[in-house]
Amino acid sequence: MENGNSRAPSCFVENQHVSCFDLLTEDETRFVDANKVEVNYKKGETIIKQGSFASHILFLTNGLVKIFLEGKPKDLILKIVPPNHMIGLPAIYEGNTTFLYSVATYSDSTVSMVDISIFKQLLRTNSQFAMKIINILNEDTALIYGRFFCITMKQSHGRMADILLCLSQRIYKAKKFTLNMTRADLADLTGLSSESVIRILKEFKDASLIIMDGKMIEIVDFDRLEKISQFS
Amino acid sequence: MENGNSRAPSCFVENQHVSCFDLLTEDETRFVDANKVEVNYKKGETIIKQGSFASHILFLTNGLVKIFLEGKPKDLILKIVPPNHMIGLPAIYEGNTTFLYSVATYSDSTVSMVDISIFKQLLRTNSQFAMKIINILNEDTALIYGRFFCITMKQSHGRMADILLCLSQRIYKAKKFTLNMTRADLADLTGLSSESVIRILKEFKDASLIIMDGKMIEIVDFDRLEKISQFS
DNA sequence: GTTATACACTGATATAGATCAGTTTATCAA
DNA sequence: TTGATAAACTGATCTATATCAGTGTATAAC
Repeated sequence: MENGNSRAPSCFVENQHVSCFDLLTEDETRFVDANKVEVNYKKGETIIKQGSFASHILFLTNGLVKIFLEGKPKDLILKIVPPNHMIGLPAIYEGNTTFLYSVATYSDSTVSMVDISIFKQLLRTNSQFAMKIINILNEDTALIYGRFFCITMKQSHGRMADILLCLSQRIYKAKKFTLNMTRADLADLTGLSSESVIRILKEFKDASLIIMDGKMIEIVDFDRLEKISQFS
Repeated sequence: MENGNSRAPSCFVENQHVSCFDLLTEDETRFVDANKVEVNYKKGETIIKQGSFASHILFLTNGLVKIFLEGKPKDLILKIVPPNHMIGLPAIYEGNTTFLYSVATYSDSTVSMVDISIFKQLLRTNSQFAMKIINILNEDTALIYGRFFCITMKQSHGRMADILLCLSQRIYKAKKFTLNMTRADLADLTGLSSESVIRILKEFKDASLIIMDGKMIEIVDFDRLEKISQFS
């Protein structure tokens, strides 16, 4: 049985957000489809700028993006988002008209955009749909809590182990994967300096926790990484 | 006009959560009232234990509580909650049956408890109500994002300034207030050591940013505190 | 009123991880 | 193929803040 206090790693496999649209009626689906646009973004492009007018709710159909709060001198990455997830839902609240965060791509990505007023209308009229959105929001909240804990309470090795497990389990969904980001991106993601990231990755490699060759990483010892994630 | 990038302080005056119950029909209100219990807690008591079975949604009618993730050696305080706010909403998601966080009181408190299955039923049948809950969840998310940013990106003086502004604006809703918590509690809240809290409070006092006598604190220079919160 | 305990406060020291100042190795364009 | 730029990597130093080891001061308990 799972321990309720356990937080290693700070992420878990989420439900696919696509299924929330399954709860719409035929009419509603037609309505959404008629008011939907697909947009392609290149690697490194900004999709949403924090503080800008929140006109649409996005759905990532392809690619990989980061969601972050802008700060000087460094940004805070709230989470990274793989395909089939909604983006921008937290902007839906009364009195607010702007996006809480920025969104940028790690790789070429495609998003589907639905007008926010149409989205709100669906929420008001279809309570099954609203219930599903509450589900998604709360699942996201759990994810952010985990990251908050990870970055504030764990030290460098624990954070590095955590992010490696997240990348393997939630993002690339494979034991062996090729990063489409730099060491500096990993540094942003862990809240460490890129020098520290490089040093710790080397230590993990020397200790046979991972195999690493440039951008290719393979997790060898999940158990020990999880222990490191939990206790340091 | 407000700058979308501004995050000082990490909190803002929220809507009162009580109003979500105004959206219920007479029948629904009777139903909720019939299935509601009031419970009193003493200072320092635990109301919710992280990982325990999430049987109820709570509403804080009186007192002051902290919501936190348990960790060794230290807990992470997600937020502190003044009266007229809902507690436990993020536990509402499919497949989850446990509370994501622990809740404990700073002072004697009273909570009203509604069975979670009754709450979920209201969400499924009353979409106005569901919409309001989405509002509350998203407002909360904005608050947590702000705290996440504060604790990970600001240094000690900025964090201290931030928490003082939060306490004044969101919690005590007064320029001058008497803390019902210790310096160690402030340390938990800022993610600093109690020694650092004490030193920084003294510096703020010496710089005439605040007046302080034991647990009484009066904010004297909001503007400079806000600048410190933003830039250090 | 006296003892005990928790809290507030202070100065000295330790340390995790950042920053700096490079070198080496990729990557990409012409 | 060459030159230019970005990324990866390494060792030395620095610094913000924790930790330690106390002293003083409330508050509560008897």
